Amino acid sequence: MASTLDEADAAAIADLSPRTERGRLKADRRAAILRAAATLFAERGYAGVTIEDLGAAVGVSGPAVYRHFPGKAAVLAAILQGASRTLLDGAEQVLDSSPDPDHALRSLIRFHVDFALAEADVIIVQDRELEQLDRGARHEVRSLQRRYVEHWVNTLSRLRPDRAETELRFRAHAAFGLLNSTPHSARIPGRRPADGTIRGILEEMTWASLMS
Amino acid sequence: MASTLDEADAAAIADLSPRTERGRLKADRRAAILRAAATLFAERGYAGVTIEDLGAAVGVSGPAVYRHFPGKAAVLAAILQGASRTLLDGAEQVLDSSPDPDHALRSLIRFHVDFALAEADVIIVQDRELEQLDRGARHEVRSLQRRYVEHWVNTLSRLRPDRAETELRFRAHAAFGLLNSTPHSARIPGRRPADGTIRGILEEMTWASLMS
DNA sequence: TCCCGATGTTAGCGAGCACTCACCGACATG
DNA sequence: CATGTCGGTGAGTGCTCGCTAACATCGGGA
Repeated sequence: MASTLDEADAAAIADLSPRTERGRLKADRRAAILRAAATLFAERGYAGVTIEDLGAAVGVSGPAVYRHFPGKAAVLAAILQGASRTLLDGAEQVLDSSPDPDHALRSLIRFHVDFALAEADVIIVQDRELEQLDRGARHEVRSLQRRYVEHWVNTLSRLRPDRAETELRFRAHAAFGLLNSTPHSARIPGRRPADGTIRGILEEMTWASLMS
Repeated sequence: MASTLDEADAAAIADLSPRTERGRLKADRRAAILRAAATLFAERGYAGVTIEDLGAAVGVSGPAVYRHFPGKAAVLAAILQGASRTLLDGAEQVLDSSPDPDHALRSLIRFHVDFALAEADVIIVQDRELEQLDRGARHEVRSLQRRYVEHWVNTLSRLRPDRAETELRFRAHAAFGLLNSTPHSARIPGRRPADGTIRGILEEMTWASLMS
């Protein structure tokens, strides 16, 4: 908790140097807890999951989780920080390799669709449980998200310089609502198009809504 | 709890006949609790609000809430059932007075935008806390929502008979994600366009995404 | 006016849960 | 091989919170 900056950094460094057997196991377990937690939080909500559940999901029981995270809130923080980091890094990489704004926007959309479909649990938790974080972690996640949005706004601004940035920012948020709807409707077990088809429809709808 | 059908009906009937002073006060208080609960649930999540909070928000304290609702879950159920009822009734009224599919879809969009902007709290709770309901209430809300979606799908199907209903249903869900994004981004206190402008942009984006 | 039922209060119960503690076995390092 | 560290366990601990109980107050129909 607290600022969780040192915490996250230390963990990241630890993850990057698992030269010993013990260290590798620890890194694996930490990752397993995060994956399981994302699924459980998405299914039952942050408050509906106990520390006991978190441990049980990876085969240990209860207080063992505290060997990997200082508390329940830190697990949520790690999930949300990881997600917003991944999105931001991905967007910057996409923009670096885009020759023109048209290609950039298309790539941003494709990248976001891929992430939403691959990490549906994380998307749901990100939408839903941001305000459960303490001030420090919430600020950090929000800051990462804001930078991600600004990349979209800048790209849109180059395509439609006639429009106010305020409107483009609003449109970007609406587009995220559209893109992030898939994980939610996926939970409702209605019949739905094949995965490849979904990708195409989502990209088409998002482009049309942004450029309309 | 249980099926909450008799519960809701009895309350609705009670609300419709407040001929005595006491009855009027009771109806008012019930409504006040529901409004306050929607706001609080939207801000802190269902689990983050206590019965004490609910009472305090309307000037009574704690267990007095049990004079109006059999339990915390019943408050949430009343909010969600009310919302899905309102949406379904509104959609059917809109469709009854629409001469052609084009006008119908435009009116559906406008109606949904109005609801999302007017009842932002309820939209957030609806998106977020459906799975907190017990089986009976959840089934009822889902059934109402399904009928609402089918009105959209039928309207879309008349405009684009070339498309599979599965695809149209998926598109409708994505459009709801777009429309319901506004209450979420409204919580983030960024500068945003004036309310009238928002309406136009949302309608434009939704139409474009559905018909693209 | 009288009395019943409805609406409120405060006190308290019981369950659930995040988190701590004392301890244990195993792995890695000198 | 000895030893310190580390990841794990089971048994608690204290707090929060939904809900109930017992009692006060008051509006309104007879």
